[in-house]
Amino acid sequence: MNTSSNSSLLKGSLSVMILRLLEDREKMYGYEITQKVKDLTAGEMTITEGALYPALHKLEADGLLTTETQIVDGRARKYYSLTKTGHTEAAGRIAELAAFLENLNLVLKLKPSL
Amino acid sequence: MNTSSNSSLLKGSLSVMILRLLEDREKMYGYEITQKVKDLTAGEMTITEGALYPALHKLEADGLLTTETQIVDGRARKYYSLTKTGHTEAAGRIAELAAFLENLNLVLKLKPSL
DNA sequence: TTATATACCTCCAAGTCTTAGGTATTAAAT
DNA sequence: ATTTAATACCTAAGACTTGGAGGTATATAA
Repeated sequence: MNTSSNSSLLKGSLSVMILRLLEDREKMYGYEITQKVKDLTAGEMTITEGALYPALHKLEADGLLTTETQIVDGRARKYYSLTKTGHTEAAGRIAELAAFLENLNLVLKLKPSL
Repeated sequence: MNTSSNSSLLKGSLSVMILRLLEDREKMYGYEITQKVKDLTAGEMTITEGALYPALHKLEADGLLTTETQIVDGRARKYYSLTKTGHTEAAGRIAELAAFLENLNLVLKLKPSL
């Protein structure tokens, strides 16, 4: 993903974002996730498909997500939802990321005098 | 680096943290950086040496840092400081990270109804 | 008829990190 | 006297994530 125009910044946050979105929506397909992130960030963050699909497949392989394919308007959609384990893991990983971000801010917000 | 006990979360933030610390301190050595981060985060974030030194060397190779070795108490210390380019780049990368973090929060803070 | 949006996928290269190892000095503890 | 902990630097191998490029296919709009 990127911010405004450029490069990848934080590797490791994508899977947490996916889990977070699925906590609220309980059923989403890949393309929908890319659009949702774009919407939420006013187009500033883009989830590339080359990152998204491998991430989804890994989460599924790890037992955090299950899939269900539907045909809508002649196109196949693969819906992902959190498993029981997925719900538990999601909460843990989100908390972990939140804690990390707080610590990151402690380092970044540091002023000249401190 | 880690939060509390575990794994790496955000790859890519280390070099920005280094640049940020050097904006304020204008001269730091590797070991000092690990300790500073530990202090600032109450021991919750640990910069591993296997990540730190390659990161410092890359920043130096990219022309953002210069080095100066001193012997203190019989031990060699390699001090790093921002170059002119380093100062400019630091500001840019910090702003970029800040923007990314804001967007990340837009995704993560999302409530069930939104 | 062509381009755009929707919708999935894989592979490769690049980059970052963890783990584990190495060297060496000084100070504290046993 | 000797071992451990703290200080201080370093590298190499492997895992993992990501971006970019490419591929397939349908529906709709231009």
